[in-house]
Amino acid sequence: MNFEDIIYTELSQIPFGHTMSYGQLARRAGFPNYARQVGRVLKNLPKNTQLPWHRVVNSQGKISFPAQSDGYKEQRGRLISEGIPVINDKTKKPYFLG
DNA sequence: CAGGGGGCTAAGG
DNA sequence: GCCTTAGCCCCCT
Repeated sequence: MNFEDIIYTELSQIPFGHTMSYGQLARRAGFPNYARQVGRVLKNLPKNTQLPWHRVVNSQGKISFPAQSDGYKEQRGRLISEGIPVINDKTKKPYFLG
C-alpha cells in the first residue's frame, strides 16, 4: 500500500457530520508532518470520487480554499448539507441548515 | 541541481 | 483579524 491508498482509507473513516484537519488525518494514517502531502493527495482526487474530501479542513477548522473559489463553495455546500456550520468571515455568522 | 509552490502547521508581531 | 517566519515533504519546471 502506498501513501495515497493509506490516506484514502483513512479519509473514508471520517464519519458523516465530522471534520478533521490535514495534520490530524496524516497522523492517524501514521505519517506525522505529512499534512501538506495530504493536501496534495486531496487536490489530485478525481472529481467523481466518492471519498469525503470535504470533511478535511485546516487546523483552524476552516476551509483551506480561497473564499470565493469554486472549491470553497463546493466544500461549503457539502459541509452544510451534513449539518456542519461554516463561518462566513464577512458577516461572522455561520451558514447552517436553514 | 535550483526555484517556486501547494487544500499545511505552529508561533509571533 | 491580518501578515511573516520557519519547518515540513513532495511535486513540477
